[in-house]
Amino acid sequence: MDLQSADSGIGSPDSQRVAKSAEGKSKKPVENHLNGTPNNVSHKHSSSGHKHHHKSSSSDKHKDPNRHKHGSDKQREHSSAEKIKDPNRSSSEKHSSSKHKEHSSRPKDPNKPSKEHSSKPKEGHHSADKHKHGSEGKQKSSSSGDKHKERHKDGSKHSSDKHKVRKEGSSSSGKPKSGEVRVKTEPGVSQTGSSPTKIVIKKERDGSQPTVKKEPRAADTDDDVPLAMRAQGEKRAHESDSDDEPLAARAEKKKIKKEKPSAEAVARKRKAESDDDDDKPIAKPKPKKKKGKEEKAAPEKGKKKAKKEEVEVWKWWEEGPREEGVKWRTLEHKGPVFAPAYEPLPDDVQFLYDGKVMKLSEEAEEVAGFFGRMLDHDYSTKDVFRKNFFHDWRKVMTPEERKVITNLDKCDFRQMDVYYKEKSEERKAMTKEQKQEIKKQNEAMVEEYGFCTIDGHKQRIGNFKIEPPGLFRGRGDHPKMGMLKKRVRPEDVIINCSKNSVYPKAPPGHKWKEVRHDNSVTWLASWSENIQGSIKYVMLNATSRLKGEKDWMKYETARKLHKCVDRIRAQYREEWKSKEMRIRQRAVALYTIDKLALRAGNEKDSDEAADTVGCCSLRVEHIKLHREHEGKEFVVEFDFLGKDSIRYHNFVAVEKKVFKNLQLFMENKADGDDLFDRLNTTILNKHLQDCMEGLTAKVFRTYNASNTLQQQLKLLTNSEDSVAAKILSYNRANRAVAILCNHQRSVPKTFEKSMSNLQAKIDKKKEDIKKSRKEYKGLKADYKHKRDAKTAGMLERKKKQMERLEEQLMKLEVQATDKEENKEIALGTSKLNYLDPRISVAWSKKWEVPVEKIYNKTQREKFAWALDMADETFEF
DNA sequence: GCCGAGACTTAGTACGCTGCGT
DNA sequence: ACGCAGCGTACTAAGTCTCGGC
Repeated sequence: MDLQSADSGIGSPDSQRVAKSAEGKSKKPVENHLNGTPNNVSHKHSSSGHKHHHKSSSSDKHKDPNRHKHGSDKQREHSSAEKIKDPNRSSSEKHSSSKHKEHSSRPKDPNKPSKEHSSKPKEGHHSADKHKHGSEGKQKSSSSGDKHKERHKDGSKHSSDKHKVRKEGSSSSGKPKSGEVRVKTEPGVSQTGSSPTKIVIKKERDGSQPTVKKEPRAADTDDDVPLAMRAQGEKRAHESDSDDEPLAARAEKKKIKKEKPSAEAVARKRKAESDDDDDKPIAKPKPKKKKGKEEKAAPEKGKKKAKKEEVEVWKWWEEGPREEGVKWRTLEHKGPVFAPAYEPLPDDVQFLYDGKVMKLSEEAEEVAGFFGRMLDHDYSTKDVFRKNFFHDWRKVMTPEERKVITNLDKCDFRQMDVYYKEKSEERKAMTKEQKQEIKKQNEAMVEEYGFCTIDGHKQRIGNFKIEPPGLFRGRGDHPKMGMLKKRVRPEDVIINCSKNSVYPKAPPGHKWKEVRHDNSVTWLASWSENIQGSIKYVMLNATSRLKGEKDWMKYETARKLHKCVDRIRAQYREEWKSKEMRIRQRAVALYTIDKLALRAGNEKDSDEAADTVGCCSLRVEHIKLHREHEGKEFVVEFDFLGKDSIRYHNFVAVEKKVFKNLQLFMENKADGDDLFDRLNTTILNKHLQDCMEGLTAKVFRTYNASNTLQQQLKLLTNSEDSVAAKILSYNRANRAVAILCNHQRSVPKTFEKSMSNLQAKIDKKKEDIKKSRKEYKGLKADYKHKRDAKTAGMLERKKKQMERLEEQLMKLEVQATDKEENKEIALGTSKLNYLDPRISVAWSKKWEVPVEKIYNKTQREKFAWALDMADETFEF
């Protein structure tokens, strides 16, 4: 089989990807140089184009009575068909197909108890469609109470649930609802095949591949055929030995061996790092605190600041593991800092309503100001934003104001806008002394509130300032954009600290909501936010032990996956042939998570947030199957909005079995239906947990990112290269990861300009070189005649100069390349969150590239543990 | 066993600061 | 000294995943 190909391929995006934000302007293709292949195919996708793909938005469906019909008919058909196919499905499962309420046309599984009935009809006032399914009607109500999602016993989603989850009005899929999606630019491009790693996809050799259409249930029939497992027993098998049994054979030859090395690795690791992998840090807390004073790496520049660098470094990573579940033993801090009180506008800054001056109450004025200062932002023109703002604004008005102000269009906030702009200008125009003064005050505030003492160590707090009030700026097509984010008062805040510490004092005249002493959590203060009703926390900075340790463990888990990933891959490949739909779906989903580094994709309520998806929540309209695309067979086109409404658009050549399975999953489904209707993140993660302790979907992202970096560094680094060239290689390796993870940024506003500046510099440098060369030649000729020492000296100097210029030119060119390639790729996210810093540290040591070139000061502080423990031999 | 709440990580952007070139 | 590009930081939204209560 194609085990090998699979293995080799995984982890590297062998695909064409066009990544862009929904709103997108077109991005330039990013080339993946890793393997020297242009990775991108330029695909321009305008947001509108994108939208077209998804014709039917969930909202449409909801609204269209026919859809229901359609759904039910389908359901019927589908069910019967499905029964044949998948006897194991429960009736409840049939609903799963559609998260939408109306289509619950999933096949039923006679063996499973139907849950439909259990679903509660909520909110009778919902539209008829929602109720269509009667009892199972799921209403998406925004109220939490209504949000039950129905789940199958096995946890899979009920169609209804999902339905509900998605908001009616929301656009389905990646199509950003009107306008809002993301401010990023368009599609980049993607690339084909450019994955850093080469992927060899083996095609099935069975020769005749029935066309998709022809092959009814291809999966069931052909691939599936006689799978070793019997439906019944299967489950158990999975649970118990799950992977192992069936895979045993395969595993044996391939991986088992691996376990061995892992042992040794473990040993090594243990030695080097105090924690072992398989273990959870349980041991007793060893209060051995070692304090080391260390001088931080000398800053490249500003040596004068060296003294500042001399900080006490607590090498927490040298301490033994601590008690599980206990995050701290003592914790003391001064509490959070609240946003400054509102300063009313001066009298000459007026608000006009319908052309007439109107003096607003303080509260209404403050909120009006929030809007006023956003006047030149896109947000202020969006209907949803305006509507939400106006609604919330009216809530804070006095009854009189409310009576008068009934139309946002008649409101004139321009004076406020001007006023705040002036203030901002003033701030910028302050004298150096004034700025110094402010800086000093800020530093004093950080000194006082920005640190806490935890287990006897002073540690920096990440966000000690409570978020100020303002208008909510959700990303993408967020239904709540523009809502008023209320001012947080001490009475809303819960403080967490040691019982016997000096408690933080609430501001005069106020008191805390609560002071608790919970050492099973890491936060120092929390409050609940009024927009989504979620909790916000004050937590430690990334340089702290609490964060650092967790980060380290994250990479250890990923390394552990590294050791058993072959086995897991072999297993899911085998499962593509399973008789059970849920197993196949799980296996295909896992494949995409592994190969494409997709996020898990929890369900979300579209009333509450933008309609974005991840792997498990993909819907039919998010993929297109191309039997052949640009010379490749079995290409799947992914096009959806992911986290932060960043568009993911990628053409991926997959194995035939995957392709066939996807066809099967899409059968009898319509846009808006779940692609993986028998799967959700809970099910997936439960399965992963069985495969490896501590394994969850996101570990694959970490693993594939780090692994890709390591491979690319090996591939790209050239020992003869200059430091600058090596750094370029590093950045390219980093970039390969960013592309894999789809980390985008909008093109910097000044990009074109700075690029042309750089180009001008390059041109000038070339000019200089030319000139210098000419002079050199002249001198040389001169020297031939004269043969005197003076000319010889000049000649020598000129030669040096030429060399210097050439080197400078080279640097500039490298810089330009790097910049261009990085135009719309954000390297920071992967560097900070996905790449095991020890890989970078080892690389920098091995190639003698100063680590400062790779990590800035903050990053070095965050990764102090890695800087300290990794040497050039570190292997991920 | 399900579900929501809670906790924590991951994410892109706005903006201020720094340092370089002029 | 000034202006500006680029970097770094602050900010906070949006994910993932766990856990506890019903």
